[in-house]
Amino acid sequence: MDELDRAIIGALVEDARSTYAEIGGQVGLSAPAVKRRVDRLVQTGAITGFTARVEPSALGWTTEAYVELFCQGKTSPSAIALAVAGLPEVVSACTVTGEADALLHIRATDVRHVEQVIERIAAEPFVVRTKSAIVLTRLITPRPA
Amino acid sequence: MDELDRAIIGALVEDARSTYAEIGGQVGLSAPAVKRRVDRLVQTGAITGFTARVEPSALGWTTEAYVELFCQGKTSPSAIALAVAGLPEVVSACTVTGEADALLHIRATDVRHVEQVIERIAAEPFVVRTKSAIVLTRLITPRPA
DNA sequence: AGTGAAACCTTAATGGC
DNA sequence: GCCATTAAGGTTTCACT
Repeated sequence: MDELDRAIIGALVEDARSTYAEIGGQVGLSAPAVKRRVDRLVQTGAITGFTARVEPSALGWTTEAYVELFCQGKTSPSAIALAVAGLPEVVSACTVTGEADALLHIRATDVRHVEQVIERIAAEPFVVRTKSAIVLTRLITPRPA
Repeated sequence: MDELDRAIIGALVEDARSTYAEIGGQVGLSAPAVKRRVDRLVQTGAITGFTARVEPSALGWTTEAYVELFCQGKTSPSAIALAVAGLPEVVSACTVTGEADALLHIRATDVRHVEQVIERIAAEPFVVRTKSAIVLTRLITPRPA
């Protein structure tokens, strides 16, 4: 993992459909050399895949929210993971330090939809209470890496 | 934007390097038909690009945090955007309802690094105080769409 | 309008240097 | 890591529904 690898990753994050020759031109390598490095980066797990960047509003997901979860003391992270894994609206979830035990990122069609998802999560027996913040305006769009 | 478009987008989110023929096999269309729809989806902005999914830890970004920003009453969203746009550690930022004015998602090399970034943000004149939560374990990895 | 099939052209993938 | 060859996928055009 050297400076060239980071440059190649940067190019792929910018546009995953770039040809190996194009990337090679940017970083100063030939196409086969780039391919070997990309294969190695995928093999070692530095690159976990290639995905399309989608405009959520185009699919009708116009509302997003962040929800803090306050759980019972004995609640395990895996229990929380299990509870939210089935909900497609939960885009991201993690346990955190501080007052809250977990923080969820939710994408939904509208505020009413957000409310429904929160209700379903709050129905979990280990959830003591939730505290949510609806996103007003996005300043920086979430970017990979 | 019909059910076929959504299926194609789903396939591309799964793997942006799928061939048009492979996607066609999944959704029941020929390769050229898939390409035409993909081109249209890119043209209309439903698909904003293709990117590599990167494992942050492979690049040394092992620590992430969420930071709530409490600002002065007269602070505009654009002022916050301007202040954080220059920081590469800020992966995502948005204004939210509730007590806090904005919520930032930060990726850094370690806890000390997170602290430095927060200090820089707190130094902005419009920032009254910050409240941060360090991520302990990630339950659901942020996914596009 | 949108699709399916075929021709053409570009790019990916391999082996050798 | 670079160069050349072979195979595969992308791109365009045309006929059809």
